[in-house]
Amino acid sequence: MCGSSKGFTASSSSQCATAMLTTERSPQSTGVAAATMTETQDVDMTLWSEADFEEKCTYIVKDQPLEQAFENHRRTRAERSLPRNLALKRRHSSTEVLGVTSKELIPKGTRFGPLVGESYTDETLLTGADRKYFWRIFSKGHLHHILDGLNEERSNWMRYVNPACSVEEQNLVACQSGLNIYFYTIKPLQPGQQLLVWYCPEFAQRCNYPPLGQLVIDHIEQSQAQEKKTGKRGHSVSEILRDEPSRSLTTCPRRLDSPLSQSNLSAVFPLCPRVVYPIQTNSESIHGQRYAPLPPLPSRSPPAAKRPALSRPVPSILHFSFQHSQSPVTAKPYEEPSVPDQVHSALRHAPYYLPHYPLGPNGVLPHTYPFCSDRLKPHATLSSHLLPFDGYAHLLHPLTNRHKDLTLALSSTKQDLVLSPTGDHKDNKDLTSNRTNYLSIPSNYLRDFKHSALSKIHSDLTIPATSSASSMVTLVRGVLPSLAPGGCSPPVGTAASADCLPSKPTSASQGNTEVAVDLRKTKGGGQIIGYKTLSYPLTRQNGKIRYECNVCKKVFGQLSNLKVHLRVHSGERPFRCQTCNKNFTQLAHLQKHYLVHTGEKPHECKVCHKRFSSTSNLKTHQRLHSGERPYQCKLCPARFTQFVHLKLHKRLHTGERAHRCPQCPCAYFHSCSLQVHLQGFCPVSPLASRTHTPEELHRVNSEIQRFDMSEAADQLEAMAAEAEMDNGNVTDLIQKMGTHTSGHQNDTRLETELSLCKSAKEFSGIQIHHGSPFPLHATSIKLESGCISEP
DNA sequence: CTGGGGAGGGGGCCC
DNA sequence: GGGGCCCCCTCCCCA
Repeated sequence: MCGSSKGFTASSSSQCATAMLTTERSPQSTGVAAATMTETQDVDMTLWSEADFEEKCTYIVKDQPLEQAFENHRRTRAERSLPRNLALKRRHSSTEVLGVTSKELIPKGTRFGPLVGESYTDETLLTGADRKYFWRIFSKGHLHHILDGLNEERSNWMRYVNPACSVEEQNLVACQSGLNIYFYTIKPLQPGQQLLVWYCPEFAQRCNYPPLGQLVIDHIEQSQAQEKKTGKRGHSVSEILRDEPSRSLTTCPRRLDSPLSQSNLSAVFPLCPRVVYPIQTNSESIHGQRYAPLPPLPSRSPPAAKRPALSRPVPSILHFSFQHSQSPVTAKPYEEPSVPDQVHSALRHAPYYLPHYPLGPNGVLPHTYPFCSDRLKPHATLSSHLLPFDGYAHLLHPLTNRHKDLTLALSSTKQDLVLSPTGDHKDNKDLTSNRTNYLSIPSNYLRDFKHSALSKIHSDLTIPATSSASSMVTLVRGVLPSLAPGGCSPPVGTAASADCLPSKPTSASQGNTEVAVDLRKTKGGGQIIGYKTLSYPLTRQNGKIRYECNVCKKVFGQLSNLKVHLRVHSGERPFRCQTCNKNFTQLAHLQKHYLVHTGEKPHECKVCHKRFSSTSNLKTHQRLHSGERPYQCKLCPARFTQFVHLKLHKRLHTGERAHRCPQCPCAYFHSCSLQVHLQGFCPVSPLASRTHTPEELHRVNSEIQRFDMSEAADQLEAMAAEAEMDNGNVTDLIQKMGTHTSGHQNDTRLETELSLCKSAKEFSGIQIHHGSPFPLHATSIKLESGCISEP
């Protein structure tokens, strides 16, 4: 009954009978099947399809019935489910499970399972879900659901089985049958032998995982050869990604007898595939069913109701995702290579691709994944659980899509992250001096990436130990300078982390402001750059280009400043936070904004050690310690640490507005304000009522009121007195300033602009738009009491 | 109303 | 020239 192959015969081992105590014949176990089974003892099952296993393997080992394991109630459900012919290998003097071994000889072709776990769909997958024990179940070529073995009370013993990292040691294959996952023995299991599993080729292909075998070994050897060649130990991404607790595993081979904790060990298996990607982009089922590439889990944030906030602080994991600009960013069109060409030849034999890394047209960035015992001893364990599942699924897209995306998960270790072409740090000793972790990128890979975004990787990009999310933004942006914002979204599982990095705004992306940008080649074949990319010509002054805004006439010292400024008028906000979808005009603003999500507060008060997200806020805070109150009320001795407080305070002095309108209740602190009011904006005035609607008058007077309460009004009055300006000039000045407020969200621009007028001389130089009406724009000015009524 | 902190926006400086 | 970093200013919220 037990077959007659070498190593396992019905008569040779009494253990066989013991094994069969828990072994049944499958329903298909007919005489023919039994004959097949006998035959299978001599065949190579590594290339069997799932249907082959299902059809030809006749011995089924079921889990221990849980109700019969009541005496083991102290053990977890997963432990109690262990079949009697298997044993759990535990850490010495510990209950931690390190793996599963066979207690007796188990024949080739024996089926274990099905795998038990909690089932998730992309709808029910929680944001903070631990993805260590995820298994994918496919149906009709699409991801059907996730089977999660994390919870030991909701899973079975199969969660403890370790992954095989070579053909030689693999003795189990994982197959999907129906919506279940089974493990089949492909070799006879000797007593005491550890169960080591890998996906069957079909399953692996479906998941876009590499078929285990020589590819793995090749890559390991390749990595080691590279290390020897460079004389420098490359650090795997795992070292970068690993979290603190697992750091001690750097030199721990993942052997059963190694002192691995259960958590780490168990984390190994299901995570392996997360960083291993096959070359194949298309999968063909043995059932003749063509499996489409794994559809991504929803990259968009699920509704808030479905995304409970993480109970843990998020900064420990920063997750970035990139996408190329939706529009070409340079005159050189991006040529998407055909799929077969996307993978560099070296990579065809290197099954490990850096997850979520910049994937250039030539393929993907390889890295070493040290899940395989001591072959990768120099490398640390990969804390792949840091890799959000969604990002992982995302990587299972066809290569044609992969190169467009980059996701990088980082642990917030205190160590530096260095992207470095292996072995070449000569020029960056300062950067590399304290590094402990490198993301090793073989130079031969980089060489072939020279036309890709990766080619712009600096020889070293270092993130300081205390780097913030923004620093990461900077770093990765340095890696992918051509990436553009938009599209990507926070992966499920990273919650409110810094998710997506915007790319720099490009000429093309600045369509609003630079509609006339001409990306055609110039005569010399070069791309039009610099000020010529502006949609309007710039003038010269004293031979130098005058970087003047064609909207507000503001002049800048540098073109880049002007370009940034133009976004103020155009409304372009190219930097988008993918966590909350807020858009920003400048990358720095987005970087600062990221701190909101990460909770990071890099700036500390040296006095009280209170921390702040921005230097500005810290500075304001420090006034509390220094006693500095720079904002003084001119009408009373009150002083304030913040300007806004002074502004609010000024309202208290409403009764002291000496400049009152003779026709209406409006009163002002400053005569110039009253003058403006009387220039056709007094609502009682017949002229004003003829030329403006009541709403317009209200809006204008509100603005005058606001201006009157500003320091700018003080300055204006002082300067007006100095320049002996007449009323008309004041009005025009206000008009001018008011025009500038057009399109702004707040009216404080009026004050700001006025405050820029440092002298009466500047005043006189301002262009007056005589023809322009008073700003009756629909700004979002928060209306205060338009006029101050008489007390 | 005051006071403190959080966050966003504009712009200058410098690499 | 482009872009990153930083500063300053401002508003909003809340105790």
